[in-house]
Amino acid sequence: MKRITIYDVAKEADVSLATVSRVINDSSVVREDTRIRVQQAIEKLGYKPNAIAQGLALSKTTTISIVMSEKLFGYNGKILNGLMDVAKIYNYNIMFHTTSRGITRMQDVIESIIKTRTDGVILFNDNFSEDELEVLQEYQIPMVVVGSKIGDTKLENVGNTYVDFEKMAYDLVNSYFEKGVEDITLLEDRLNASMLAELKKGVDKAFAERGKVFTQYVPYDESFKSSYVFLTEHFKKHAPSKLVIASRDSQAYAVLNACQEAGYKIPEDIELVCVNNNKYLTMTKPHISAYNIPEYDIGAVSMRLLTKMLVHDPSIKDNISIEMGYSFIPRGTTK
Amino acid sequence: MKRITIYDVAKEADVSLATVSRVINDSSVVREDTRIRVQQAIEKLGYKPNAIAQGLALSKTTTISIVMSEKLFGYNGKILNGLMDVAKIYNYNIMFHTTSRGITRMQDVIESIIKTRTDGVILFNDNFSEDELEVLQEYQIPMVVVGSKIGDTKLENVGNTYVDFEKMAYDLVNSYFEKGVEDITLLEDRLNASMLAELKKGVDKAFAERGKVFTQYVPYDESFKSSYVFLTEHFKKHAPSKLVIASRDSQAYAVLNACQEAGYKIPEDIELVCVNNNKYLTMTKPHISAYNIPEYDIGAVSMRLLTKMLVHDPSIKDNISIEMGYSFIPRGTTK
DNA sequence: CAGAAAAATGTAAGCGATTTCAAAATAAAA
DNA sequence: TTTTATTTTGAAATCGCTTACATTTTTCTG
Repeated sequence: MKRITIYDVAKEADVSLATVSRVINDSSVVREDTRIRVQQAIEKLGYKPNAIAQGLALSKTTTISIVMSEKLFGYNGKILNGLMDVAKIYNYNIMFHTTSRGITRMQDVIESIIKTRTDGVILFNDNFSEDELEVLQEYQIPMVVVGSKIGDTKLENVGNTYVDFEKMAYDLVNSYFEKGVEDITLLEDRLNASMLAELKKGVDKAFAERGKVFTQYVPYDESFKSSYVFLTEHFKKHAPSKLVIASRDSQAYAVLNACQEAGYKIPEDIELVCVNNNKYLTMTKPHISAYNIPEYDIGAVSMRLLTKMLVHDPSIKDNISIEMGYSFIPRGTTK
Repeated sequence: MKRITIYDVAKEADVSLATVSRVINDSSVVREDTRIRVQQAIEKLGYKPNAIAQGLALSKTTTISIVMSEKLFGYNGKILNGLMDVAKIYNYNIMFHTTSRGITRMQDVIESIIKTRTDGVILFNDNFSEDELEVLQEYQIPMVVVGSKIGDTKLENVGNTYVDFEKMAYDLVNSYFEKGVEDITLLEDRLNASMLAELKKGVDKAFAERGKVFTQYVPYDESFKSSYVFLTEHFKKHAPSKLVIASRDSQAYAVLNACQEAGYKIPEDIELVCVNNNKYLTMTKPHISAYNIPEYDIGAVSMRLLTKMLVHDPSIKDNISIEMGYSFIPRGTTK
């Protein structure tokens, strides 16, 4: 089965390939009647331009790579939706890469990004190291890092969309200080280390400003099947504090269930806030208070930013960072 | 910044491009000392073969497209993990496509699959129509459909991995018949229509064999924010039956919560089984009994099958279907 | 209606690899 | 040491498209 090429179309329409190419890319120079003739030939033969050949000719693949850690997979659905929708609008194809501890190292991913001559990359911020990314610089592949803030960097051509988790935690803790509550716990989350680091910074800062040291940081051992099991056990032994900050739904569940078993009342004795809103938080009794993060928008904005970088939009100079807002949704676990 | 091409390497190593190409593809013909010389040149220049050019020359992109419905996103994380891991092993790149009601129609996806000359496709079974897929046939792009069973098809070159949901439902219902329970409800799930259709077939069949007609099929209105809210309300009004089969975690939660509010005891008065196991089912009280589906394996097996089809493995003739097992995990919501 | 200007089309050179076939280098045989 | 067989290498065509530049066609002017 011979595949239809631009040459076949040219012959069918009795023009040169150049002309066919022009109508494909709707160049304005071609005359209306020949455009129609070519269009019909394309239709008739069912011709579909070969993006690979185009890519080679143009040194441009209209393809964007998304890189995320395998474990974050189920959690970033909405961000992905935002990314995909905007990519679709601008007609970009998406290459998908995952990193995982054992099988796929970041380096391999970078390697294949380069080999496939991807135009740009969206990278989920998960403790990557700058050194690994340097190769991308050599190839001048623009990148936007999504999730949490990246600090100063020597890298060029990198955008960033983030939620200010540090501020979120800082404000939250302060608001409880003002209510006279100082007994506060933050739960570790291995799934999203960079987010957690920001949260912790915020909490530490708030404590430091009051001349206190924050200590109630509950880590959990990864050998446990899930943080849920671990935390539930933990809180049966150690009474939780007045305010518990969870970073994920399962942690919030754990706190809720452990407290109920231990006979603590929520929110009377203990208040609970989850840093990531999702539907599961409204399936408990009481519903769990949470911060809502505009996930879809994060995806959409990130991709839009990248597309601008790709066409060297004049409004994009230097590395640009976009802060995404968030809102608190009070529910049954806070007073 | 000029990118390094095979030509640069050739000059550096003082050989022709042909030779460089040979060492890249470890052709056995090249002599050891020149191989080393070329290798060094590659190293020195940091040369990375251009996959696009290779793709053009070979009519082969070593790229596989994954197509799934946007809404299924968060639910298929583990399958995706399996797919990605195996793709990595065989060095395939992944193009990712989502379909969604408004923005992205299947046809557009197919169009870009063809344009990008993807070697094969993994399609999540979600009520696609055969007609849409016919174009892929013309281009002889192999495909494996994952999720649920596809019936007879005139399509060629399509593999299938599935869980026999029909049998699952059939056996489940029968086992309750044997215990004397005939009052059974199945909850609709719009998220995974093809799975639900299979389940319903199984239930219907079991009822039909006993000369009964199955009626307790609870649909839900999509205008509701989530099935959870709807079902919770529903069950406050209509008492659930002796056995409720939920197809998703949130549905199971709804049943559990509604029953608790209405004063029914689980599992004494009502038993509850969820068709898809996940971690959330062990965060309730009682834990929810469920069928465990080998999601990771489904992904891995599907991708492996596709890779075999791509190299025309002789063990693959005609369309091949692989049934994946499942197991029941009894927990607190069944007696 | 000739000549100039503008618009439309075609020619041919890339883009960066692979691969066939011929030529050169090396090894084996006489 | 020739001659012949075998390995290695290189030259050049090819994959399917874009585009600068040349050429042809059309439109406009006077």
